[in-house]
Amino acid sequence: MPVTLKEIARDLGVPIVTVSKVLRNHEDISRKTRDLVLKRTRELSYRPNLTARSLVTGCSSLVGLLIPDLLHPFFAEVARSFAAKLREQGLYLLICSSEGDPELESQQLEHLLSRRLDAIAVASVGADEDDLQTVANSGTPLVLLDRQVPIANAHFVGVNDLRVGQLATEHLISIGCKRIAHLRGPANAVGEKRFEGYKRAQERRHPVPPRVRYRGFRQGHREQGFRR
Amino acid sequence: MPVTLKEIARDLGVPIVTVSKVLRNHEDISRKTRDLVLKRTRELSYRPNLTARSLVTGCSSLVGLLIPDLLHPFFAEVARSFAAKLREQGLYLLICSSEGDPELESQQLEHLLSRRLDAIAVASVGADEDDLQTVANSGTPLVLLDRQVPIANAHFVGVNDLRVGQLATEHLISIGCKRIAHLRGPANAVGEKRFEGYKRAQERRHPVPPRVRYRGFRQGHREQGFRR
DNA sequence: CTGAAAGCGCTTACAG
DNA sequence: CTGAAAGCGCTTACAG
Repeated sequence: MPVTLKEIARDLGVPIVTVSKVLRNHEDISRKTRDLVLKRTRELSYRPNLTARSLVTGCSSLVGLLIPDLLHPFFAEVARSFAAKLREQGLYLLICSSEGDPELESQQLEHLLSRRLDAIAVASVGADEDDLQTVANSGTPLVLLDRQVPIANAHFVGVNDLRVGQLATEHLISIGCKRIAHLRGPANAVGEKRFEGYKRAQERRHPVPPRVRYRGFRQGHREQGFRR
Repeated sequence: MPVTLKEIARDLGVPIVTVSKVLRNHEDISRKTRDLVLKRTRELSYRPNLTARSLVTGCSSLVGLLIPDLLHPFFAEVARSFAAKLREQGLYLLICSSEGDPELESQQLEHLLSRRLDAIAVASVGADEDDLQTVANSGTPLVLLDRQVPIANAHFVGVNDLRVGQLATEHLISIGCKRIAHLRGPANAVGEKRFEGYKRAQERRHPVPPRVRYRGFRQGHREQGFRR
């Protein structure tokens, strides 16, 4: 149903490749041919078939993003700014939510791999490390967001949680707080690092105060996987 | 880099089409060949190239969703449940956010069209009606979410706002409220309909009480476009 | 049940 | 500057 290069080429009596070149702003086309082609593509409101283009170029202009929950403001914010940055490069986001379900997460990663995406980003998930390694091995660039996992060949973008804990504690010290407690969430790397920062700041005080530490969530908490 | 049907076929000395059939559970393949193929695809952890499949079948298994803002809980909720329903059918969501920018919105729709999606859903946007009509004309099924616009050939899923206004008002009446006001948002169809419902419920009372109506947002409010 | 042929819509070399 | 050829990885008919 949609218009193809072939039809435009036939209409104009030129080879397909010429039309293709015009549309990708190739230099080596005469001004006359160029104008003719552009006119016709406009008349028919031609839209290149990105699927076909992907197949031959090997680039889908699509980046996968796997997050545990779209409704969680943190991940929604990540998705939003990620999409905005990618858009500047002509890339689009294929967002998958795992709903916190490890089984689903594996499936989604398999699916993303089948789509031959330009890259796959995985945000802070209780993702199976083998699954992540599979992605990294597939040749599709893998970016880990927020939660660092030891995967060969993966990139990482996240928060310096140690620094965060330290800054927060130093702030409290600077405004005159004396007895400072560390109230934390589940037992994951995020909490560990922030606690490290808390300790570091506390240990610089004279005399060093006792550590006070509370845990907000049980370790086995259902939502542990995607609470920061 | 990734494994292809061709390689598997070559390894096994069978034609490509046989491998393809096995993977799609075609009946007319001998048990022996079938097992051989499955074994080899597993060994190589073959993943079908969905781009290639899309090109030939004409189905991308991808549905576009255009929303004004991912961070708005209403649209995040829409995206989430939509994705969940689609997943049951083996469909995936390509989410685009227009950031409330009409220009960007046009571009995104053009892009979605180029991807030859199986369907495009547009949620409650100040979308240009011409753009929407373009989508509808393209042959890609169009679904309007939440906000109804008179587009030929478009489907619509949304809230019965008149009924909502009526139900809310009737509830207040039933618990004994006497003087009931209608406090509303911007001057769009949603508010109008709810006000209709409010009126309808009020007019059934004896004696009919006076209407009391407040507007929460100025008509020209920046966010009018995507506040319900 | 097996297999050779054609084609999806495009792009990448490479020859004139 | 123009154009014929090959191919991306797969599936759909259709002949044996």
